[in-house]
This record gives sequence, structure tokens and C-alpha cells, in this order.
Amino acid sequence: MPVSCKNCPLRKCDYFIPMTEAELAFMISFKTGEMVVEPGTTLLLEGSNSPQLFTVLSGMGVRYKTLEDGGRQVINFLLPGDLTGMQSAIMGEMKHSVEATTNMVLCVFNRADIWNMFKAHPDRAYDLTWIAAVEEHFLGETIATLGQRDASQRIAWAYLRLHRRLRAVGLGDAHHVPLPFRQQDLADALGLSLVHTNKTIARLRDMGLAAWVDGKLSIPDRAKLAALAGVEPEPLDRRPLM
Amino acid sequence: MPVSCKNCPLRKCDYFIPMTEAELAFMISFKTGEMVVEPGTTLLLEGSNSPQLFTVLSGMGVRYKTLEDGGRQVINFLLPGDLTGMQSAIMGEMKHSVEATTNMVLCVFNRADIWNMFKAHPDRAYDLTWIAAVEEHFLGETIATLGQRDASQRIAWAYLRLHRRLRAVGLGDAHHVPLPFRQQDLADALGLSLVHTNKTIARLRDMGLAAWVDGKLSIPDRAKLAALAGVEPEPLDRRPLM
DNA sequence: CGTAGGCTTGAATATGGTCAATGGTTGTGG
DNA sequence: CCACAACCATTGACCATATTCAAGCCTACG
Repeated sequence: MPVSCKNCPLRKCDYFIPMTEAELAFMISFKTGEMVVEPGTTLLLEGSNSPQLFTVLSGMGVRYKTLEDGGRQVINFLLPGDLTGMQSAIMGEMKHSVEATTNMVLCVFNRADIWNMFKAHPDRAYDLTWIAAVEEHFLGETIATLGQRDASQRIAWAYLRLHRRLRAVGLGDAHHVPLPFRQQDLADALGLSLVHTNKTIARLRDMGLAAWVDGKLSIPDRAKLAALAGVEPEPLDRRPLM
Repeated sequence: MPVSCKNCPLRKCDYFIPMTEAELAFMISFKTGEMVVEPGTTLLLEGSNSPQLFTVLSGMGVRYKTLEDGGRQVINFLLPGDLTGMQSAIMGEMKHSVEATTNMVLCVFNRADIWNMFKAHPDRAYDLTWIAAVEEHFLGETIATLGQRDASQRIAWAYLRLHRRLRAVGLGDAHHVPLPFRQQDLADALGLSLVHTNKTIARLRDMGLAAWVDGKLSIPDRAKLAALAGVEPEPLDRRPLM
């Protein structure tokens, strides 16, 4: 049985800006159902025109593009609280694919209801745009990382980003977070080969900066890792939940 | 004297989805003025909270991030018809800087009027989100390019993208478009060193695939260049103009 | 138990980076 | 009008980071 938005566990996270009663009421009507998928399921396919959007309730996945020459680029990781399918909803076509890595539970919304949201619930429409702006920000950071940082820095940056984001939705504890991806996924996200990714992961582990073992990531000292990555300890801005 | 949106030359471009009369009327009131800047002017500064957004009427610029270690990553190029400043408007802080490369003329909007737009003009709010989705799409393409393509492919990809986009707003002719950036700008956009960028540009020129000389880019045969870049001749989707 | 998927490791290679220097053009001041 | 500085494009030599190729290993699972 689906969880009502009223009892949505994500709403309890400080990471998300609280909803008003009116917003909550709207979300309950906006949510048309729940979808449960297994690892490997393709949620959205590049080039398709899905009638639905999803918010991740639990589980993780990847968004990726397949290149003409067969390569795969992971655009980013899909984590609890993330909304996906906006491109299809607004532009009429997905520009990347989305696949489940673990078992996932997703809230399902209808694309057809979006326009009604803009007319009748401008506050939620505003939040939708806010989410898009946050996404744009993250993609810009990714571009800067792929363009300017070497392998150790890229991996350190990804670790920090994922760790913080997962903690923000209450996963893991102070030092360990679940990270159920393959090394190949991280390699494809960072534009590195699997071999080099593997060796760099090992180096970070040997240096005691970060260990990603058995699907769990531990970072003993964020500051040290951040120093290696060359990133400021940027705070994680709160954002709306949709 | 500022041009009225009524006579805005950009509106004539097929690239942009036509406005309704109501939308046009709103835009005329939404636009608070025009700004003219010289090359080198910083329009928006990373970390700042600008009260304004801009649409480029003419001229070009770059959006970039400065890294802790001094590097610069150009996120993308700012071309006529582009809207910038949304991050600041929605999230309250710019996550990158924006600088004019040439002389520019910009339409100025007030951040404070955005919320009113969501309440009173849902069609325009929807278009704003649409623009954000298009931006997200382009950034995703950039990530795929930085992550998966080698130097020649990156430059070929950037050439094709800029060429098509500039043609879409009526600049240049079938084979030549103005491209007033420095090689360093392109290098910073593609995550390559200046030296390697220079040599790769020369190689493409020697192969007769694309010549960027004296601030003008010419592509004799888009199909050939696209083959080298490893990209499909993806059509340029129309989008709203704000 | 045998196969498949993912992780690990070593060796050879290459793509691209760094360093260094030259030349062309423009703008400025003597 | 010339000298000089600043900026950008260009080129060569050398070096390093990361890729590719090729095995071996471990665990889960049928």
C-alpha cells in the first residue's frame, strides 16, 4: 500500500523545505501512485516521451546517456528525494535514460497534471523550477570536475558529494553511507576508465582518506578529503521536495 | 533607447516559439530596462545574489566557475536569446560567474517580479521552467562530451553546437558564423590545455573540416564534422524566448 | 562445481599537459 | 613615428596521467 504524502519519510529530512498544508494537500492529489522496480529496470528511456514523472522514495539509480560510439556517460546518480522525468514532461522527450541500480520505490506523477499545477498551484510550480535550478547547479559542478580535476580529485569530489547527499536524506551514519553502485558506474560518471578508477579508489583507501568497500563508503575525515579534492566545504542548500 | 519587446529582433527567429499577444504584453511590463556592457564586464558574480536576470539581445559572453586551485571552467557560452541569472533569482545565489566577451545588450528583469509571474502568468512560468529544462539538457550533453570524447571530438562537437545555435538566431551565413572567443575560452570550456586546443584546432583546419580564423568559424560540411565528433545530426528543438 | 559479474593488478602505450620560446597585432606613451 | 608592453596564436620538446590489453581472483548463484 502506498505511503501518503502525509507520512512521507522524506518530508522529515531537514534537507527539504517544509511544505505548507496547502502544498501537502495538493501533493496528495498530484501523486497518482507508486511504482516498485527491481535492479536493472529502465525507468525512462532516452528519446522516449514518458507520460510520467517520478520522485524517488527509496533506492538508487543512475541517469545516463549512451553515445554513438557505444560509450556510456552517467550524468548523475538518482537518490532518494530526486525528481526525474521533467525533461520529458516539459520538452516532450527524454534526453537521457534512467535505470534502477537497487530496488526502488517511486512516487508517480502524471505529466498531464503539470500544467494544472502551474495554473492552480504557483507555489509548487515555483518549487519545480527551483528544483530545476538546483539540478543545473549540480550539473555545472560536474562539468567543472570533469574539465579541471584529475582522477583522485574527481573521485574525492564524488565521494564527498554522495556522502553528504545521502546523509541529508538520513541514510548511513556519521561515517558510513550505503553506496550500492559498481566501480564501472563511478568510472562512467567521472569520465575515467574502470582500471584507473579502481587503482585510484585503492590509493585513496591506502591513504586512509576514504574507503568504499562492500557497497559502503566511509570517510574518516571530510576535511582531509576535501583538501585533496580541492573543494571548499560548501554547505548543502536546502531545497523543495516534490 | 531600448527596443520594445514588440519589435524584438529575436522574436523573428524560428528557433523561438512565438509568444501570444498576452505573453507579449506581459513581457513588455516585465522588462525593466536594457543594459549595455563592454567586453570584460562581469554581469553576475559567483556567490552573489543579484536582484536581476538578463536575456541577451546581442553580443556574447561566457559563464564560468573559478576553482579553488585557480583553474577556470567555462560552463557554456552565452549567446543571443539566452537567459541568465535564474540561479540567483530562484536559489538566492549565483553558482557561477557571467562575463561579457563582446559588447553586449541585455534585457533586464527584476527578480522580485518572478513570483508575480508564477501567480499571474502561468504560461510564462511554464516557459521559464522549459528554458531551465533545455539548459539542463545542454549541460548533460556537455558532461557526456567532457567525459567520453577526445580532444578532436570535443572541439568538433563544440563547433557544431555553436554554429547551429548561432545560425538559429540569424548570425552568420550558411558556412560562416562569428565566434569572437579566444582559444583559451574554448580550452576552458572543453577541459583541454591551451596548447593542445591550439594544435587540435590546427589539425581540424588542415583536414579541411572546420576553420576558426579571425573570430569566424566556417564548417564546409557539417556531416563530415559530425562524423568525426561522433554525434548524430540532432535537430535543434525550438524553445521559448523570455 | 562451473559460470558470470565484478574487483584487482601489471605492463605497454598514447593522449594530452607542461615548459619554453617565437611571432604577429594592437594600443600607448615618449 | 618609433619603442615597448600586452595579449593572443603558434610551435617544439619533454613528461605524466590515464587508457588499453591481459590476466588472475573472489563471490554469488544456478
